[in-house]
Amino acid sequence: MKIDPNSPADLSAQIASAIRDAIVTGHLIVDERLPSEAELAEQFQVSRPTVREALKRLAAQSLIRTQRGATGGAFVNRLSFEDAYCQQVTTSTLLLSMNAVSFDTACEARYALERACAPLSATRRSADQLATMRAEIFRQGQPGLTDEAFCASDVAFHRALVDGAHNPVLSYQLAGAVEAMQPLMNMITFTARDRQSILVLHSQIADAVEACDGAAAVAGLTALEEETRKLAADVFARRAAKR
Amino acid sequence: MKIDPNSPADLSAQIASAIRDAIVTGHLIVDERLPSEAELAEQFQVSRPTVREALKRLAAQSLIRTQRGATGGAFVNRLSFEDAYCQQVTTSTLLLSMNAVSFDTACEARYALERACAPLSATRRSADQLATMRAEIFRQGQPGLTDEAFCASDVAFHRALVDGAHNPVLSYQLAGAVEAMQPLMNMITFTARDRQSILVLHSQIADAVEACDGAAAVAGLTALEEETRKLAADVFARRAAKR
DNA sequence: AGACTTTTAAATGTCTGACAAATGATTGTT
DNA sequence: AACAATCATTTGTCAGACATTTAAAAGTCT
Repeated sequence: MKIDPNSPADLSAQIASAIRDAIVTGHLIVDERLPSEAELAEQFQVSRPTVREALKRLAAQSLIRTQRGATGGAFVNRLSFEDAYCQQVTTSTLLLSMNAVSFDTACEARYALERACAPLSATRRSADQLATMRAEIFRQGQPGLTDEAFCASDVAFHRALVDGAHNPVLSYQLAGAVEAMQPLMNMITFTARDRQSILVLHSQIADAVEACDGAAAVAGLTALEEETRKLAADVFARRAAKR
Repeated sequence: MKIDPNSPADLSAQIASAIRDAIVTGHLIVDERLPSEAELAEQFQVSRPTVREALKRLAAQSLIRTQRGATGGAFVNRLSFEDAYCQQVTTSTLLLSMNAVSFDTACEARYALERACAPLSATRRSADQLATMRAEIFRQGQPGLTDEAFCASDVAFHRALVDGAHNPVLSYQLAGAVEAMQPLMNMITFTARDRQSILVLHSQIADAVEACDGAAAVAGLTALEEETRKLAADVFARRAAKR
């Protein structure tokens, strides 16, 4: 592991990069302890603050964790699905909000991906996940629910559907697509009639999943996508007309 | 934006978190300049190195960029699809390698997601993307290709297929699923016969895409998934038998 | 000998103050 | 007016110090 002191790039960035490579390539394995900050400073011929900046960069990506005390130090962190999930959601949300991604584009991606999970979920979902879907459908029918709460319940419903595939990689990937849509969905006001039609489609999907009918679940999702896009188009059209 | 000096969490982590929140919630907008390090230090009542550690954390997530000089400073960065794509690949790769995800699980997720893109790609792909697919198929048929090069070409083929959907959100999401599989695929040795059968399926998919036949493309992917899993199972069985 | 307390050492977390280097703005000169 | 020199601001880096946490080692008492 070497760095180039004459490179235009920051030393801390170079050091972080070198250590990251060592982790990705497997030269540093999970739970292995890195040298202490003082040792790293000497090894790279830089000062301790510079090493620390590099370590903080890695910590921000959950690649390492640090512990204080006598047997402390920086350890290679096992990247958990949970950690990756959170990063994924943050990144996806910012990506959508900062890049003027149209509602349709995001919606299309989300439902395309969800349809990929549906057949698996229909055959594998646990009773618990089905119950969650039913419970969220019930909640969505409650009067007096705020739009935010309705959206949150919607996310929970779809998350249960996705998790039903019992494939952690799929769940992780979908997390971004589904949750990142929430801020966009929150821009929409749902009338009672809108909610009713969404609810019907949700029930249809839940029924399909219960019957282990993947094709029907896919059909339900397709209908839901169409409904969602129509709904959003109406809202945006009304807003545009108001000006 | 306030922090709690008595919290058990690192000050730099708290500061990073506070600024991150400000960005995510839109209090800080793209290209807005943050206060200088000295000003932030005073604002949060901490020293400059502590502020710097916080800023490096944010820089590691591509949330800010820094510039030296008189009019320099830290600026809120527009998270590009390119940046997000790279992060996604790194995260997904580590996730798979560190969590003992089985080949089958990863494979299933990858092909399920790819099938989600196929119908869109069949109707929208540009001539350029179709040409890329054909070119990669040609390359895969060249004799003397190393297994690594074959895998790399495979990734390029599938990436062209995914990009054909012309949905940047989908492309970004799929990046992780497809590229993260490469290290797993590299563990496999492809015989000439294996390559031939993969090549045939790739051609089948390309033909379907050319004919705007989404269903046929999905069928091709399904067959390819089956073939890939069978291939991997054989390799693993042979390795297990050797011991 | 064993259980408890104290000490110690090692490591990260934080601070202070300083200098280097980059860079745009300002000023001065021709 | 064009160009060059200077300056001020800001990030990048360094050295050294102290605070805090933590576990192990040493010591002490029953």
